[in-house]
Amino acid sequence: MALPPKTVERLSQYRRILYNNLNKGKDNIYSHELASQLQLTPVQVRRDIMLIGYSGTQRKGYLVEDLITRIGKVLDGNQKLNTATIGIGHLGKAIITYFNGKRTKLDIAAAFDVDENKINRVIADVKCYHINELCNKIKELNISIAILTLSPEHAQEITDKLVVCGIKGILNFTSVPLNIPDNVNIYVEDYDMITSLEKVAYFVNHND
Amino acid sequence: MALPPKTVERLSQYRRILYNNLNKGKDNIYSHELASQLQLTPVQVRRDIMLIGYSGTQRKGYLVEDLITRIGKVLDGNQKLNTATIGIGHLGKAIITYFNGKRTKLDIAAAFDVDENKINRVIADVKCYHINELCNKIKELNISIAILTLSPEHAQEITDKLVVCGIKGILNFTSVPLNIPDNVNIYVEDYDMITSLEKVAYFVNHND
DNA sequence: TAGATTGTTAATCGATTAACAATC
DNA sequence: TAGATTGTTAATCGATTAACAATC
Repeated sequence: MALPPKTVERLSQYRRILYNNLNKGKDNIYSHELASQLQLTPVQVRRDIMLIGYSGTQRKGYLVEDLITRIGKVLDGNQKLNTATIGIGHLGKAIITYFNGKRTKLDIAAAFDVDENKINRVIADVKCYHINELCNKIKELNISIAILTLSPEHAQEITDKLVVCGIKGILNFTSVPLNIPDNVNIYVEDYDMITSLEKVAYFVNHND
Repeated sequence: MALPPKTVERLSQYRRILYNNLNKGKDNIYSHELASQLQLTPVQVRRDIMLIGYSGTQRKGYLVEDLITRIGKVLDGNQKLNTATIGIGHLGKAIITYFNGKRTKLDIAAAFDVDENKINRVIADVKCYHINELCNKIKELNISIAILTLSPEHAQEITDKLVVCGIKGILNFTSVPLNIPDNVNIYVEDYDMITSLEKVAYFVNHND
């Protein structure tokens, strides 16, 4: 039923590139153009687009606007999802500000921190609440995705709370593997900058 | 010759978990313990460790310190690599501060920005230089890896400079696919937060 | 028509997991 | 010895790519 994870990732990238091209006044695009702009193969692009049931034409390739719409239907689904950023350090701020510039159906509806000084501050239109209000606000604002940008020490503790509050997805930047009970169905995506950097270092040392 | 990319990523994670365990006074560890702490399978852990040529014992599993040392030899290589962060917004600061807390052979040796106000400031022991000095400092400080945390509009322009300056690896957070000439051998790792978030949203909408 | 393109299946490649021998 | 573990090959699974028919 669900698309392959890698295809989902690429669809997100196609959409961004398609918007770029749309802004440049391009209204149709070939698979090889999309491919070269993302450093993929044209076949892969066509296959991904096939998987979401969109069709181009042999003469003009894909219609940029239509394809954007189609990808939107697939990625965003019907309901707009609300997200919350937990931990308002540099990384949390980076995500909030970065995010609000971009066009997407996702919305950062709230931010949370323990630091009293940050409470009620507004960063790029997002209001910061005290972590004690986590559950209340998640329910009140209908938040289904949490972005964890807090310090590693509190990652598991907050995750436990999120599970209880009924969160549906977590984007975890804390570099701590999170423990989620088996009986709940939460999608977790982990990202660790140190791992990425160590990977670059390894392949720099092994570039033959 | 080189290890599979996925194995490299996991080795980085094993190392962190191993340090955690070492700090708790654990001096040996079983594959199933490592696996459960990272939510992997014990076989996968054993296979990865096999690939780096380390051996445990059936009685006591792996020696934590020895394994850390072995992973270090593999990931870090012989030479310590220097890195530079380019673009000192929230994300750049996040990386610099986050990074300096962690133990690793990698070193952030310099930061760069265009903003005159940031020049010569020191963030978590890292000095900020003007982007005009990019090439000079890369050579002077023997920097081989660049971390791109600048705005998307300047990503390609700076990349072109980095290529000329002889950079070896790039960790690209700008969400712009970078164009690198074919005749140079630069390892590029891309990461895009929006894509990750959209992926979480997709699988939240498709969690059956 | 010739050339360029899309759509799709089959083949290949890479990564994970199952199975199991060896051993403490 | 019985039980738990490691090390490793073979099988499986998933993702990419090659090949090619269809068509504008």
